[in-house]
Amino acid sequence: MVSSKDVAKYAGVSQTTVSRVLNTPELVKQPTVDKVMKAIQELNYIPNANARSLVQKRTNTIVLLSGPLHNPFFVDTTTAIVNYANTKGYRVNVQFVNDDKLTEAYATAIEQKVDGIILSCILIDDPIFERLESMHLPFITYNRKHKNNRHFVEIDNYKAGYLSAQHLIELGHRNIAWVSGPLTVSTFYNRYHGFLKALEDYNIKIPQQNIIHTDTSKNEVTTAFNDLMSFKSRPTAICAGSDSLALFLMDDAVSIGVKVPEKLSIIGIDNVDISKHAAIRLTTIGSISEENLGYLAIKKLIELIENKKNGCVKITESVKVFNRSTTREI
Amino acid sequence: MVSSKDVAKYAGVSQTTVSRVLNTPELVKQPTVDKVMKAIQELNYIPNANARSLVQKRTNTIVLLSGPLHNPFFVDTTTAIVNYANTKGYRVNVQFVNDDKLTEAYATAIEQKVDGIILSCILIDDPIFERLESMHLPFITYNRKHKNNRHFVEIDNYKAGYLSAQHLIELGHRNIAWVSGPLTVSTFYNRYHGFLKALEDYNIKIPQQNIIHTDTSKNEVTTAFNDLMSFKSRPTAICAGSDSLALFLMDDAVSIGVKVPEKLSIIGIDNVDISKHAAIRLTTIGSISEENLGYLAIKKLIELIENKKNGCVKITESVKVFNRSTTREI
DNA sequence: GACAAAAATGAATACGTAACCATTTTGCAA
DNA sequence: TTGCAAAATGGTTACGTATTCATTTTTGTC
Repeated sequence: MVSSKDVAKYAGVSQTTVSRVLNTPELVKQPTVDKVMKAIQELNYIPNANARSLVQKRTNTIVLLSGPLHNPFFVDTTTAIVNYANTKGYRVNVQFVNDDKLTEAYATAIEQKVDGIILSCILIDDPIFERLESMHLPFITYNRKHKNNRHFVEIDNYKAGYLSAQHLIELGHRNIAWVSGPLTVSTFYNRYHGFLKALEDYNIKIPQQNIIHTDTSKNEVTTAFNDLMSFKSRPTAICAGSDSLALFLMDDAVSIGVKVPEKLSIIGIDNVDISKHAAIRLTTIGSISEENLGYLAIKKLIELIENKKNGCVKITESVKVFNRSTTREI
Repeated sequence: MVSSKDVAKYAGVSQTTVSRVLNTPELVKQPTVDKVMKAIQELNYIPNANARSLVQKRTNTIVLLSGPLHNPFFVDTTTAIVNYANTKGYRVNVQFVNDDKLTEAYATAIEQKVDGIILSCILIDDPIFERLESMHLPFITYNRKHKNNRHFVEIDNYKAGYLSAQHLIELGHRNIAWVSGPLTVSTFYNRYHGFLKALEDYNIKIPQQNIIHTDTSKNEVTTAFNDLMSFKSRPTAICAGSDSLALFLMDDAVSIGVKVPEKLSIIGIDNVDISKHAAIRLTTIGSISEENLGYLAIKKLIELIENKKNGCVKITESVKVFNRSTTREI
């Protein structure tokens, strides 16, 4: 492997000068720059990023701990994060983590001496949060947040849950169901409580069996859907805790021939890109600005990294209904 | 930052011993191991991966140059690649590249001294191929391949194109269209020629205007679709060059109220996960083994990396029709 | 208890870069 | 020409680890 020393020898200068040519060429006379550049070309020299990171203590690398891509929300955010980071000169080390093997994921992040961490998969109560803070490494959670209420970018989940229920109520639905994910994550927790508040405000009572918290897997959602459809008084509408869940439910509905929205209204939350597609046209709740949460988060993270200030990011985007074709008056 | 030297001092041993405790503990007496581990715990020591990479000349990192995630094919492969690599202890640096800024992407791969490169985005004629080979760095292209016919994992694209046309022909279609991507990539090139061969074998002539090569963007596909639908003798079936294109076309069909498959049959190629979903049920061509191409590729890449042998991977998976619900007898 | 072989440990070094400090060269005014 | 500041360049070191080679300690055998 050809090193800057080899270049130096070949060009007849010191290694220091080679380094300067690459990093601060304005400090080097033009003829010398030319000599060195020629040597670099001819030897096909490429600087070793590891060695540079070792001495500079920055790696131009961030870690992304994302949820799985079969959830379209993470398709959108991963795309936004990776692309933005790359334009800013950062490499992105991507991992798709289940909540359980999260700790493992952090270890590699730290070993690598990455410049920052961006993650969605954090529990409200996650003990990892304090460890992250104590490391003085910039990090941001997107979508979810920790109970400590710091370092996050989210939508107004409470309001989203509220609007979701309100939308259906105002369409005349009374027998509404809630199908969502575990309450151990802030997103579902707040959406659920927003949902409940709307029911309360409109003085609507729904049977307990209409409320189902799944693990967000396709299997459990399908089971939940089939349960709901088996009730004597079937719900006429479902609030899904996320677009991903809503899409699962739409799929289940098609499977057993329940027409959406004719026989069943479904509303999601997140306004993922795919929800706009003509074949889907999912009614959903999303950020008013329509900015991708991943994009907002990575932008802030890179600011934190580059400004070296301990600024504490707390962003909650306002939400509104995106009224498309999967809900209808009863 | 606490280093192995600090641990050594704290534990009263040499830095060498600390290194040994972490890498070859069987060479160290148990009491010493305990002492050192205790020091590691108490000082909260985490080894620096950059320093290790510098001396070992391996980084446990690979670069993935993927196509964009709005193409569901890349959702499947990215998931498979990242997850498999992680279980094998490799970190994955992900980039979503447009064909044009490919060269840039390689540069960072090389700077980082990654252990290998896995990529889909290579043109048949790409000059980068020789440069990659000359670097003696393991790499594999998945999905696409270079004209040099080395280092690839693909499906039998020619056969796929053939089967795609044959399927429609045997359903009685005669006015068949071809909507696909640029012929500069092997995938579309071979699929297209397989398609043509089937028409020839069955002695079917289609008007030139039925053949459209797009840049695979939603916009161009929609334009193509609308063109096709505007012809006096509308095609009764479309062979899409990929599932991604097929899904775009289905979307366009819904938009203007053309029922699939009643009024129009559509068949894709790739058998992406999402094509199985109940709401879609796309008829498509895919690998008989149903193994994810990304998975096959990363498995081979890691073998190459770890065996250090220059084995040249050439895998072409056999294909078959997955007959679902978007094609029908005319 | 002596001795060789094996096991355990340590000292020194290399990896490739950037940064720090020292030295040489240049440019320009006196 | 001299002197002196500024510009240009070079020598040396640190970063944190694994590795190589040397040294010390332990083990087992006669």
